[in-house]
Formats: sequence, C-alpha cells, structure tokens
Amino acid sequence: MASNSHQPIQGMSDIAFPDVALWQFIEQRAREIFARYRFSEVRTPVLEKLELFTHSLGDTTDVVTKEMYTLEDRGGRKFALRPEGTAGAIRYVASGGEETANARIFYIGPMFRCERPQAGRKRQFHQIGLEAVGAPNPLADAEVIALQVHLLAAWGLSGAKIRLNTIGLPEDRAAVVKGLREAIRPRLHELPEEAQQRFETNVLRLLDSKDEAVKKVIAGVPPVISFMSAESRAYLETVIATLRRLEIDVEVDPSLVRGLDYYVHTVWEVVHSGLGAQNALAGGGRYRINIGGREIDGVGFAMGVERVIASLEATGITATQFAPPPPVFIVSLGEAALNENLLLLQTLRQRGIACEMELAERKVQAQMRRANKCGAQHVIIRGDSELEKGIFVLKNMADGTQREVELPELMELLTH
RNA sequence: GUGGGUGUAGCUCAGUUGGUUAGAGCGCCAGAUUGUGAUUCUGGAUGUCGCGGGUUCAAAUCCCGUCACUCACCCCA
Repeated sequence: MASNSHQPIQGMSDIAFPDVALWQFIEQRAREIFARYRFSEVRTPVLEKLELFTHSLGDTTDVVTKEMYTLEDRGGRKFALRPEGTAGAIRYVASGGEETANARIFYIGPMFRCERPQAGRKRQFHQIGLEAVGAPNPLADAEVIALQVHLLAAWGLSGAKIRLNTIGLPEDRAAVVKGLREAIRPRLHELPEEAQQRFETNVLRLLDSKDEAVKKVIAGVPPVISFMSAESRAYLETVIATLRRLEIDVEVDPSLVRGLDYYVHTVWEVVHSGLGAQNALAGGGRYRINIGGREIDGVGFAMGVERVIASLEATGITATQFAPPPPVFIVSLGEAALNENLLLLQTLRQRGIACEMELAERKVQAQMRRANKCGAQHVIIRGDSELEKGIFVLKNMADGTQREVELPELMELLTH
C-alpha cells in the first residue's frame, strides 16, 4: 500500500462505492421511521462555541477535556467540532426554533473526537440521533426506546440487545456515591491502584470496569437504585413496565453508567456481539441540559453508523446487497451512430432509465467488456447499419440472446 | 496519552541464516474472435519493497528514527 499523501487524515475515512450504498440505506430507513414517529430533521452546524460542550457535557468529562477538536477564529473566539449531537440539537431548541415543551427532532451527521482509532472508533464518525424534548415522563423514555427497536428491525439487524439502567436524579447523586463507597470500602485493598484512585474521583466509573479484580468486588455491591430516592426508583419501574407492555425486551443492568454529565434517570445502550471491544452501537438516555440559564429536559439516543454497519456485516449483510439497480449500456459503432446514441442516452435518462455509454470510438469488444463490468442487464447495440435501418439491437446479458427492435418497442421493453 | 501487531504490484499476500535480474494469485491491457461481454487459451505491462538515516563488499531482510494502518487500554457511538 503506497501510504501517504493522498490518504485522509488519521482516523477519518472516505466512504465511497460500494460501501456508501449501505450508508444510504441506513439513513433512508432511519428517515422513514422517524417520520412515522413524527420527528423532524435538524441540521445544525458542525462547529459550535466551545462553552456549549463544556457546559452541557460537563467540563471534567473525558470527551471535553481530552477528545475535542478545538480551534480559535481570528478574533480569539473558541470553537469546537461537535463531539456529539445532543448539545447542538438542544441549543437549537433553546434558540426558539422549536416549542421547548415537546420538540421532536433528529439529526444525521459527522461527529469528531480526537481519540486513538480502533475497531469501531474513528476520529470522524457518524451518528444518527434523536431527541424528544419535554418534562420527564417515563412513557416518553419507553416510546423512544420502542422507536429505536423498530429502527433496528427496519435495518434488518438481529442479535442486538438493550441494556438499561437509571442514574437517578441529580439530588440522588450524593447518596449513590456515598452508598457505593461504603459498600466498596471494606474491599478497597483488593482493587488495583488505578481503581483505588477512581474510588475517590469517580466511584460510578468502577461499576463498568473491565478489570477482573474490580468486577469481582463490584459483583458484591448493591445495585445503584438501592441508594436512590423513591421517585427515581418509581421512574425506572414505570419505564420497565411500559416496555414490557410494548413487548420490548431489555436487560436491566445495574452496572451501566454513562460518561456525560447531563444524564438524569433512564440510561441505556444497544450492544451487539459482532462488535469487538467497543460493543455498543448506540447510547441513549434522559438528560437535563442547562442552556443560557434555561433548563431543558429530554430523552434521546445516538446511534453510531459505523458500528451499526459493523453489526450488520457481522450478521452477513453486505453493502453490495444495496447496490444501485443495473444500468442499460449503449454500444456504438461508427461516428454517426456514436452521435445519435448520445441523443438516445439522454432520452433514456429523461425517461428514468439509468444508462451509460462509451463516449469514444472503441471496438465493440471493448465496449461489451465495459458493459459487462458495469453490471448492465441490457445492452443496446446501434452501429451505422442499424442507424440506416432505423432499428436497435437489444441484447440480454444474462442469457446472451438479442433481437432487433424499433424505438417504441425498445422503450416499452426498457421501462418494464 | 500508553502498549501489541503490520506496512513488498491496483487488490490479497510469498520472499528461506543479509547475496546479485523481487515473485505468485486475482485484477488490468492486448490477441485468438476484422460488429458482441461473461467462460477458455495465449501473450504483455506495472514496484521510490511506507519514508528517512545507519551497519555492510552487499539490505525487502539487521539497527535507529519517523509516518501510516490495525488491535487493545482509557473513554465512548
């Protein structure tokens, strides 16, 4: 591989044929489902003020402190390439673009995080996300999860699982942290040094640790909900009961935590076994974001398109299955026919038929090879002799048969 | 940011303890077939061996650096 100058920068990639067909399918299905659930699209800028993210995601979170691409303009104003979509979408809602009481919006687009790339992680990655704005209501959480399950099915993805938990109300946080510390403290010496530090700085993070020693200790710790208020517990119960009524299968996982500060109550993620270490293809949750002194509540999710694709591919679905339909190819022989065929080409395209032709005078053999390569099902052969007779030779590439037809019949055959 | 693996033709990859003209398959181009693809046969072209430096009579091969890809940690979609 001659690797250098004409490659995109690290962790970013060109998405082109044939892969792009799968991307288009995924986006198109998402738009269909979102429309059915009455969400409308918002396209916010990729660049936002830096404070938008530091304030909403939390200025001590990893995403904000070490993963954002930031820049300054000539006036010294600080901006960041969006690392996620919720902050921008909610900024839009707060700007008055939507009624904040019940805005329902979705977005599709690139996000940027300057991390070391690995399986399922790019520096420019793509998310399909959705936000249902409105006061906390467990039925809204369930509705959004139901939509997400519907979308997974519309993509034809099998084997995805939903893990769900609550992180409770902000008022519960102190009690949860205290409760966890008390439960873990007797076995603190069993934890590796790094985990012991985290015990002080962010106990919640210990819950989803991959370290075996930590897992062992965590297994003996009461679930986080046991430290929460009755209100938080009831909220989770209603979400679970509603999902059950909707026949949506979720696994309640007390160890699930989220890394962004804006989450309140319900959090969940969609995992798939075909993914490797980064096994979540989507993350979701209820949040409360303060923008310009205004508190906005909502529930939403973001799905990583690259990870959705990896999951689909793990189940045997490939991009070639979504390739565009086969074109018609026009073969010319002689200058006069070439010029006439150019008109035919344009006519066919205006009638809605995808077709292409060789624009230079080349041997029939070479043109046929090209026709075969582009996947043409039908080839129209028109040389100077057909031109004189006013006919077209229509060849079926699958069985090799061909027949002479006049224009009306040609159109008839190709439009069906 | 930390650690492991990998960079040889358009693609997938061989290349033996350093040894002279660096290979294969697929693809590509051409001919067999002077107006017919795919199949078959025959022939052909293509490499700064990722990049830079070093050791050596001699480096794709050994050493150092660097860049990229990849996997994992961290964290997340």
